[in-house]
Parts: sequence; C-alpha cells; structure tokens
Amino acid sequence: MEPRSGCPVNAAVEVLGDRWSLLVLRDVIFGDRRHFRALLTGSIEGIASNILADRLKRLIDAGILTRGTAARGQRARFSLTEAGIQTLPIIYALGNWGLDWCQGSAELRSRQQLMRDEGPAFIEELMDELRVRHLGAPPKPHDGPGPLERLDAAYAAAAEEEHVDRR
Amino acid sequence: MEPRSGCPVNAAVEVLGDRWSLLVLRDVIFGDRRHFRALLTGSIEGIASNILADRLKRLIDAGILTRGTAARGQRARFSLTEAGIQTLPIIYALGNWGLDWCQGSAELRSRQQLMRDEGPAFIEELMDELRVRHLGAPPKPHDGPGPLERLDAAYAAAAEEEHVDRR
DNA sequence: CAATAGTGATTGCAAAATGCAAGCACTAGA
DNA sequence: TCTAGTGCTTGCATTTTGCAATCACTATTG
Repeated sequence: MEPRSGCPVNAAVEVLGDRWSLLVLRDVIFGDRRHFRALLTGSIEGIASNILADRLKRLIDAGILTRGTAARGQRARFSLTEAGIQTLPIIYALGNWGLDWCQGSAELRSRQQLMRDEGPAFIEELMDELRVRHLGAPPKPHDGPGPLERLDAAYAAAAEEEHVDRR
Repeated sequence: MEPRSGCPVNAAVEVLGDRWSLLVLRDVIFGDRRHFRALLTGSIEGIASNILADRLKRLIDAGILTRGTAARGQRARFSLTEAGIQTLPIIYALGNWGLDWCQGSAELRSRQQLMRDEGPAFIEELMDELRVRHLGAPPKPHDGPGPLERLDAAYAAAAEEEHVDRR
C-alpha cells in the first residue's frame, strides 16, 4: 500500500483514519480489553466480527498492536506497542473535542472529563501505566490508585449518580 | 444519523473518523485553502471531486465549517467555526504521531516539526490566528510573523534545503 | 456574439468496504 | 458425546470510494 503523500498527518490517517480502528484502540486502552471476544462483545458501538478481525490485523501490520502466541481455538492476547501507546494523545484529543461539541451520556463522558481536569501529566502517567501493562515495563512508584483505576472509579461514580437520578 | 453510543470519542469519530475529512481540515488550516477548486487541485493526496464535495457538506452539517454565500457559478468561501478550529489539537496529535512512527518527506514534515519544537503555546497562538482569519476576531498583538507565516517559512526552508541537496 | 476559462458540483460505472448473521474448525471441560 | 468457548470466515446486500467525464452556471475576451 503506497502512501498518497509524505505528510505526517496523511501517514497517520492512513493507519488510524478510520473510526473502527480508533474505537478498537480506545477499548484496548481504556477498557483494558485484550482478547477478541472481549472486544467484540464489549463494543458499545456494536462492531461486526469481520470488521474487528480486519482492524486488528491492520493494527498489527502497522506495528501498533502485537498478538501473543496462541494455538488455534485458544485465546490470544493483544498488546499495545510503544507506537500504540503513543496513539493516546490522538484518542484523548478526539474525546476532548467530543466533550465540547457533541452530546453524550454523563457516564461515558466521565473518563474524558477526569483526564481533562487532571491535565497533561495524567496522560503521561497513563502512558506509563500502559507501558507496565502492555510492555512489561517496571512500575514507577506512585501513591494511591493508578490512572486506569481512577478512570474506572470516575465511570462507576457517574454510573451510580445516573442510577440515583433515575429513582 | 443516530450515534452508536454516547461516548465522546465515538461522537468525534463519527464526525471526523475518516481520512478525507481530516485531510480536508488539514488543508483548510495549514494550507489556507478556502475554496473548492483550491482544495481539489491543491490536494497532494489527490482527493476526488465527489469525495471533496461530500466531505465539505458533512463538515458543514456537523458545524465544523461554514460556507459563504455565493451564487451558482461563483466561488464560495469556506470558513472554520470555533468547533472547526478546535479540531487543531486532533490534527496536531495525528501529525505528531506520524512524525515519530511513519516515514515522510522532510519538506512535508517541517511544519509538524516546528509545531512540536515550539510547544503548546504555539498551538494556542495558531488557534487565535485561525479565529482572526476565519471568524473575524480582532487580532492579538504579537511581535514578528504569525504562526502560519512561520509554518510556511519552515516549509519553504525545507524545500530549499531539499533542492540544494539534490544538486 | 462566440469561445474560453472558471465555478461547484453531478454522473455512470467498477471496485472496495461495510455490516449482518450464520457458520466453520478448532480446544477444553463436563 | 455434548456444550461452551476460541477467532475468525463466509454469503450476501448495501454503502462508499475513486476515476473521469459532464453539467449548468458565471465572467471575460476577441
């Protein structure tokens, strides 16, 4: 596949400029979904299996994900590469824009809101945590819960609030 | 068109998650291309006229671009809305990733490199300049050339260097 | 006036991508 | 053996993309 130009934006969108790839990466990063079935059944947008299989293959070919060895019929685990981890600012920027300019559910917006409130250091910490989880990097010392845990807590709190609101 | 979920990332990719929309925005922002023909013939990726027409319409419908009034046969001018200007961090993040992980031409990479070197304040200044050019905001006082002029200068310098290298 | 150049699409067609839902060949456990 | 889980693959219809020609309009020039 020959790139249409040598512009870095074009290069990035040839790999990432389709909505399913971006949503898959979001689920790997924030949902900690590392297996095919989890990604398929966990997709709130309802990705089709052939699209998921295709996108995972593309992301692997592009050096963004790796696939652990598994025999046929056995679960394989997907991991982000360093290049994959560094897509986080893109996903973050998209979510940030969506927060300002699109409607959405408070529950699903809560993670994005927390990241915005926390600032760029949080994004860096999150990338570090992804390096631990996906690349086997040694954990850095930190107090209290890690970024992903905090994001999950924000989501759960928003879900609880939404539940209370409905009563 | 019903959104597939209320997640802000999903909301953003439903509007922006296709490569042509992102490339059109890049050309409006960095190439200062404001008319159909300029976007069509100036596209280094060679966008097709039906795709360009379709994407411009979508971006207008999504509130990212506006189209100046023009009679049939007359040139219309496209302008970024505030929402359109705020896609800059997304485009920037994509280009930044492309700079690190993809091959490309020095000439076409020079703008991205300059933005990275300058840091987040540059992105803010660039958004201010876009507000002046597209929204008629009053210019802020600044010394020397504006961000877009500096980006063009970096591009020209890289082109000159590349030209020298070839001799 | 006719010819030319420019305006932003639109069109016809073939190829490619998407999406739904069923099915496949495999593994593992009861 | 049956059931449940594994990651795809398949058949089919629909949608999107991409190429290149064309359209209906405007404005200018000879």
